[in-house]
Amino acid sequence: MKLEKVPIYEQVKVFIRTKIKSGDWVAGNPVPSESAFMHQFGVSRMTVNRALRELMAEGVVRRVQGSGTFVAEIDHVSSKLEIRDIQEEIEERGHVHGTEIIFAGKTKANKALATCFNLPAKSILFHTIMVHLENGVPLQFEDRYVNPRLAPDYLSVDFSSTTPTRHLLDVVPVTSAAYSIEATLPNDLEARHLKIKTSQPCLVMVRTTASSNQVASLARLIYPASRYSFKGAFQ
Amino acid sequence: MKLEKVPIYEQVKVFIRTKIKSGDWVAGNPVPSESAFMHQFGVSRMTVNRALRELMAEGVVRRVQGSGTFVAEIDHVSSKLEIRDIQEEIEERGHVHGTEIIFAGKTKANKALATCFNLPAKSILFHTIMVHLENGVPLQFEDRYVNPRLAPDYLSVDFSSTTPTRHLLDVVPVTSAAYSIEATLPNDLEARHLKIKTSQPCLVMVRTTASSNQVASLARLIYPASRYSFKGAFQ
DNA sequence: TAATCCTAGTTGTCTATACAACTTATGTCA
DNA sequence: TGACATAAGTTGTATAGACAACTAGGATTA
Repeated sequence: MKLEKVPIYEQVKVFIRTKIKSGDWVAGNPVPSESAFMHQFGVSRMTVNRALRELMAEGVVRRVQGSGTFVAEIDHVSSKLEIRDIQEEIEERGHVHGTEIIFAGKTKANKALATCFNLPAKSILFHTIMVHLENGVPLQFEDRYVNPRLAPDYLSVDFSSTTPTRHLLDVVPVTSAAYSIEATLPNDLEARHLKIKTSQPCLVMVRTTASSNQVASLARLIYPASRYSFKGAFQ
Repeated sequence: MKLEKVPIYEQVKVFIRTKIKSGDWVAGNPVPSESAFMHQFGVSRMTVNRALRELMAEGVVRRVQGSGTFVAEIDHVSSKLEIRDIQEEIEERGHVHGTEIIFAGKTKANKALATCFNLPAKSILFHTIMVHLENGVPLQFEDRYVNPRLAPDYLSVDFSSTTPTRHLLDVVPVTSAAYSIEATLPNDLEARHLKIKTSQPCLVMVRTTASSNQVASLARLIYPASRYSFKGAFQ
């Protein structure tokens, strides 16, 4: 039995994230000041400062010198264009991730899908459709096809506790990936599950991941433009 | 002229990044210890510690307690979203590039613009609006603000033969850039010049480029979704 | 009324110190 | 030789204090 010592600054971070998750502290509202935490926890200001500074880097809070610290408004920021698990991304922001499964089963590949996966026509593919929610708000509509030869256990995964991306990253070593970012209007099904109108534009990422020259997965990820954007930086 | 004070921990970070970039310090090899930096820079260990801790969070170095700090092996994935000149991109496809100037002049920065450029309110900025055509078809609506201090000749450029991106790349050495990719519906002006309906979704790239901590340009580039998407790949 | 100054409160940075936890190499002993 | 102990060096965390930079609101003044 390993006794894990959790650093104080980490405890403070957890405390704040919990308050935000529970809804006690609302987006845009101020968080207690550093000196308030200092007295509340009986720790030094530097320790509190580190906790808040790291939470800012994670996008959980916003800090303004001279003014205070505030719960960050939800401005879904995708830090880099790496292959990220939406669940990790949401939880890193201190928010709650939820999943709503719409479909999970097998399907025969049509011609376009077959060529994409480099498989003979009418091959069997796994197919899942689900919605990912952040604090109960639909953030991503995920329509995914998976190659059964590379991830045979895909359909037996409990998607209420883990995500397709997570499972695939664990099971299949991704060696390459290709993506395309597009804009579109959602169809009826997508709009209904994203709880938006079909006239509201969406960002789409179409992504294929491959492992040693075999295509493992083709995903079409649809985000309401009002709730999400891809951000990044170069140097 | 604003005298920018760069914090010490930031200077240390820049120093280390430069050493790595230049090839002096190679991936996997150890970096000097905290106490070494401490004496070299004549600063406290906490300051060095912060610099190294942040570099680790950025994936630049790897730290092992009790052992040391090392240059990270895996250089983080640079997204393929490079700063490209639309003209080059079009001509690379063997097509004809054309420009339609809508506006070119000076404007007073409002508060949002001023903070974005790190300039006092109501500063003068250059402002251009134009459309780029591929074989006569509108491909990109470009709405751009430029910092006159960094590109004083911007307005005298002949934009029928060269593009703003081209000119800025020639005149201002870009040291960093930040972008955001969004989806939107065009407003009336944009739709009219892109020759689409206001109900047709568009991809938007908002990009700021900076040169030595001064923001040089803020561009909002709007593409009809039906004619454009961002593509890329990792390995 | 409008502009200005001032002040309390807040965050940003930095120091000097301390101890804990871990790694690595070396030396010691059986 | 092999197991173990030790010591030096390194990173991880935490403290108390200090000053700088900035914000927002109230008080004062023209």
